[in-house]
Amino acid sequence: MKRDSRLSSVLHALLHMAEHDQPMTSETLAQCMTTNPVVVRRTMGLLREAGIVASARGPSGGWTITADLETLTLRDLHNALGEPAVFAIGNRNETPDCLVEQAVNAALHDAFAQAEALLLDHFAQITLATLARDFARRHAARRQTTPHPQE
Amino acid sequence: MKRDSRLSSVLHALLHMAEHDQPMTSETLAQCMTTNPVVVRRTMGLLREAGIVASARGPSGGWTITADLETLTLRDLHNALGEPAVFAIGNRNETPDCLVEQAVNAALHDAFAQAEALLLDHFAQITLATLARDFARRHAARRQTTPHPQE
DNA sequence: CCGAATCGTAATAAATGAAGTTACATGAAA
DNA sequence: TTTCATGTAACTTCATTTATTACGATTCGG
Repeated sequence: MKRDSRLSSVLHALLHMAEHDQPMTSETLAQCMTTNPVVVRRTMGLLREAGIVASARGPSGGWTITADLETLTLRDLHNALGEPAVFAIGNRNETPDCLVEQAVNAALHDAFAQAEALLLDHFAQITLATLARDFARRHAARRQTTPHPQE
Repeated sequence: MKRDSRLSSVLHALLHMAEHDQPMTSETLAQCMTTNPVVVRRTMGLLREAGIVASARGPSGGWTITADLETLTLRDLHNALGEPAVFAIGNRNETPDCLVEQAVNAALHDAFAQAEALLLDHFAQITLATLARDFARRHAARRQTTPHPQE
């Protein structure tokens, strides 16, 4: 099953952007994430529509964060990406005539709905600021264990 | 995102089998589920390895349930199918060098792990017998609302 | 105004993975 | 021994995501 990694991707991009004062170009972000600039534009474009980032063209252009990291949550990003399907498991036929299949679908639907609600609630409680601090903590820990890294 | 519908499929098959006294052939099950007999064999073969069903070759052969429906749960079936990935959303890179990405992955991992645990716990509480009764209830309800269906 | 930098986006290709199909071997029953 | 049915390998089809190519539109510096 191929997984949608856009949420992971935009998080990665946003945290890098948060550390930069200047706008970052699609090209730079694409290198960070070992992907293609066009893919970056496409995905970041969705965040722009949601008012989370802004883009500027021309020299010294690129992407900047406009949202407040203290209030921006993973849930916001998930929504901005169009609330993609959370589960890789689903019903064979969503609107079956067969009563047996209807009973099966109903049971699975409940289970999936509960799990999705939990996941999205969890997402709503994680802000980008929290993640940025988590990264800072990891960064400090690494500097401690490897005193002279080549950065 | 293409969803794995094997759990839904085998549930459908098992409930039909539960209503039959005789073994059901892959051909018959395939017709029930509008799929191919080989797909049925492939999927049911996993359940056989888990001791949930048995198969017999030759005339009057086919598939029979060997497990106790009162104790067989959706979780058992999920396990028998090889515990396929539950989520359609994942990390871009599971073992990144980048500390930013590590922080992102860690946060997402927690959220997904909790939701998956909830889902699987839910699955563990739904037995096939429960589903069979649910089907019976729907069947009775339909007979009531449509007094003379052509079945 | 020119030219380089950069985003915007359409169109297309490649990659992935589930499901479906074909073909044939194996085994059981009458 | 014939027929029915599973077992399984190999291959094709189909849908979707991601990557790529190509080019147009915009912005800045000189």
